[in-house]
Amino acid sequence: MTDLRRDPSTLPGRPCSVAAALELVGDRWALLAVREISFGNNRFNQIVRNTGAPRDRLAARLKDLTEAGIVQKDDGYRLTEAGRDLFPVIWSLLAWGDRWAVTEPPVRVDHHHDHEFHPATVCATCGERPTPADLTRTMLTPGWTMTGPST
Amino acid sequence: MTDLRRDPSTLPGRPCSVAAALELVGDRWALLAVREISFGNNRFNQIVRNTGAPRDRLAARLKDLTEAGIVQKDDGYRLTEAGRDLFPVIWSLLAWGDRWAVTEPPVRVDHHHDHEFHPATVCATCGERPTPADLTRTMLTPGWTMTGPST
DNA sequence: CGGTTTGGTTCGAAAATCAAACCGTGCAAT
DNA sequence: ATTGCACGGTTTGATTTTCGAACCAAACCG
Repeated sequence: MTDLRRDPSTLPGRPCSVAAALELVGDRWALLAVREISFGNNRFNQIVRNTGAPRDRLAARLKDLTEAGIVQKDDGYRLTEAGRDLFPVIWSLLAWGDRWAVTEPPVRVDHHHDHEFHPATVCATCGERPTPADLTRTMLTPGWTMTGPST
Repeated sequence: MTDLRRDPSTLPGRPCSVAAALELVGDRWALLAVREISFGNNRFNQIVRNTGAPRDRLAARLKDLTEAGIVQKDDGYRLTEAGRDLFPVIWSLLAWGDRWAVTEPPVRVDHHHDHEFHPATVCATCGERPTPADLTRTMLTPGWTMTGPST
């Protein structure tokens, strides 16, 4: 497991943790593999079948995810802490997809204790759901502003 | 704007809104384009420069995003409601990336009212932050269980 | 021992991606 | 009227990546 964290200034375009995150998990199959492992499907053939990925692509992706410290392979594939920390990403994609990406009613329901689980993203400090108007953004990278490179 | 929502059963692998969502925004440049437009950078050349995407790829992606109803083009590119609804996805990627994908301290800080904004994903019903152990998942699709296709 | 499952790797064809050059339109100054 | 230039893409041709299918080795099962 090598540390693949990057200096954001080496990324193409704006230095940004979103871009850095997508370098690691922005591939077509990466998050689906994480989803399957989170379901307890930790065998290679299960992940192939349930994601629909080509075998060679999945083998390459699992190797990348392992090197990035998102997945570890002891007997079968398991999520590391970094991998489990992707759940909010997957939950928010699930909620968005339920609303905007599928025609059919949701095909999967999660339960939290005894009620249905639907994710909401809130401000960790005050607990409110932010609207874009409540948020102000500040770039801290020298040479970049919100509109682009200043040089 | 055509409706590109899909019947999840036509997807490769497990029918799932996460996979359906990734078909629309799982491309390498899509979420970065949405990020830039959310910053108010609504001109083609700005988005090219700030994402680092090749011009032809970005043109194709913006066309796809427009057809999917995530972006609209009046004078410049704007987010639709579906596009703004992607903010939780981008926020959770940002938080994950800050922690796991970059070496440097965060290069961007958002402020919510007068305090720093850090996203937290909670159960919309009870407000708690779920741990994976609190969650039980149920597949509703005939022919599929959590471990894979039943046939 | 033969047959099957598991976990990949290899192969060649097809498709996507890239950087760079190109193009047409509109506008502005000369 | 003409030149120059910025904007918003499109085209080009070389390179990479992806795909599905076939293949392979090791482990296990009877």
